[in-house]
Amino acid sequence: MDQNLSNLDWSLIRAFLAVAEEGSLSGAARRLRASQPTLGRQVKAIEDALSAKLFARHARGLALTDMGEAILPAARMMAAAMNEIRLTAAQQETEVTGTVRITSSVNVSHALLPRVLAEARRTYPGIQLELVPNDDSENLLYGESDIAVRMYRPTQNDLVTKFVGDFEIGLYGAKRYLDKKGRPSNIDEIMALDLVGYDADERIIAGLARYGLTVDRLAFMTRCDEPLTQWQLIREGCGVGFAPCIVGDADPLVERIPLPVDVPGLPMWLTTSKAMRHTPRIRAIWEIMSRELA
Amino acid sequence: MDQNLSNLDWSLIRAFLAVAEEGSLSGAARRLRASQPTLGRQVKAIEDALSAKLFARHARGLALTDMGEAILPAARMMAAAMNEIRLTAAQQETEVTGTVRITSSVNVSHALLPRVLAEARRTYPGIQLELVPNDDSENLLYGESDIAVRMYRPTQNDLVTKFVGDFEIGLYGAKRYLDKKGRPSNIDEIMALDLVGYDADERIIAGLARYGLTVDRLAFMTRCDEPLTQWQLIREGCGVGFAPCIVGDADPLVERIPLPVDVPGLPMWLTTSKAMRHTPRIRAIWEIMSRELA
DNA sequence: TCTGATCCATTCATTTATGAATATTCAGTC
DNA sequence: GACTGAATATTCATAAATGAATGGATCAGA
Repeated sequence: MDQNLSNLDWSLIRAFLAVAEEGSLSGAARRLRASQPTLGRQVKAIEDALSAKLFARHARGLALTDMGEAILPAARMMAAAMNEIRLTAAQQETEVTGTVRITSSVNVSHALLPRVLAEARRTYPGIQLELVPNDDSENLLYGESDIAVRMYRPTQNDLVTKFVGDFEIGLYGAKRYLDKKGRPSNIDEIMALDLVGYDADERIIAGLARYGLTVDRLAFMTRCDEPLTQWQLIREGCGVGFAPCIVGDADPLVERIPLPVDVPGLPMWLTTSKAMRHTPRIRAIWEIMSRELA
Repeated sequence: MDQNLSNLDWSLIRAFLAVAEEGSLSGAARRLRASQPTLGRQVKAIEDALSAKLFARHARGLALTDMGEAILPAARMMAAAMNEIRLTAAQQETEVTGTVRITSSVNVSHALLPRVLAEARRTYPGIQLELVPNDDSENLLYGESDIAVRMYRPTQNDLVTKFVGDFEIGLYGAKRYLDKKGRPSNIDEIMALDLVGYDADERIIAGLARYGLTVDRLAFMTRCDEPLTQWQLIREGCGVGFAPCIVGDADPLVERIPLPVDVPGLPMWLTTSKAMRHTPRIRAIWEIMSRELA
């Protein structure tokens, strides 16, 4: 309302940028960990202040107008400067304290990281840890997290990556279920079983396709997007599905189903930004994760 | 407290920059039109988020630490980007509407601008005007105001200036006062009168010094920093003092005291930033001020 | 045409930030 | 050494921003 060109809150530009890049208020809200109404109001505040429409409201989200496109480069420059501030501040740190934010897939977070992070906590009690189990890939460059475990090698320029090992995946079924349905001895018998899974298995499906096993979404008789719940479904006998070997092999309720083709493990790449690489707290956690995940 | 490196409010950087440049919380508060406690809290919030001291608290204000110096360039870059956004937005304007913010000295604001701005309002009813009477020189480049009337020619690079005329100044005294004390006929008699004035007369004093008339602060028997109140003091007979001729000549209570030397008028320079020069609303007000002040 | 999903706008109770007033600190000056 | 002036901290009542819940609109797919 009484927002004026001269005293436009800088943080509104952050909101603008998030909405522009995500393409929706809801998406931007998720990225900034705010709510959708908040982002909506902030966008309106910027538009009032600049007295120009920056977005065209669309049913599927918000699209930039010419005016929005015009200020986008400067907004990006602000984000870059802000990031510069963060990096500068981090580089001046000398103590092994602070918070390290780690992103990784839900499965890795659940199956591998707890042990690793417990070790990290014991070694560096001064470092607070934040674990974000998330199957999408957040952007490390904007400081949204410090270290990521990725199942592919990131190619961006300002990142450093290190291969730490394979994340073994196997096909499992509940003993009770297999007792009833019979243990499959060839590929056709496997395909005849009830499959449990969904989106998160995309990479596995892609891998299988390379060996001539085509599976589409409808092949899954039980579908669940949440990997941990999916695993419970398998354990209780809804059908068979893929899971980390480290989880499956340790569970007395299930057993591994031998596959005719050799499904390779998913490569795990430890990732951080070059600029943060040498800050004490990041380096400390990096070393532990690198050693313990190997 | 729970402020984290990754979700540091961008507007806090604006606060940091203002405090760094002004050298005090109070100064920064004035610049940003906020309060001193607010700035204090915001600075603390940044320091918490970066977990580093950015300022050394001093009795005379806050001085940057090494850490603060380190992030200053990036903060300036953010400010530049923010300014870029403002300029881009302004340049896309096509309508003669919006707000124009004008800065000028208290005397000029009081004596000349009301008539000029009234004319502007009549001509462009869609433009809202904001007048900031202020004897210090605010920075036009950071968008704190759009047009300034300066008593000197600004030399900064990205500004455009135009000489619009002289602001005539004369020495005045209340008739009642002069009846009692007698009308001075030479410089010594003038100096024997009670002088009313203070800081704001600096430029006049400097001008007089060039003619061999040295006056120091203690020569003013009645002192007041507020030019308008100062004028009331003169009108009521506290003594004689300098005032704009346009005010003094129109007031029946006072009369002008002829000076043996010719005190030149103060040159008035209309100033705006190059980038804003061609936006419709600025151009419109500029033209009117340029014509009416001549 | 209908259904499900996704997104934006609005409302209202709650949390958070703000500023006026006041106390406190500190360097410079007589 | 006390005083002055200009600054920073603190307190508390008020104003502003936030988010959960809800309603409404639009598009994709059956």
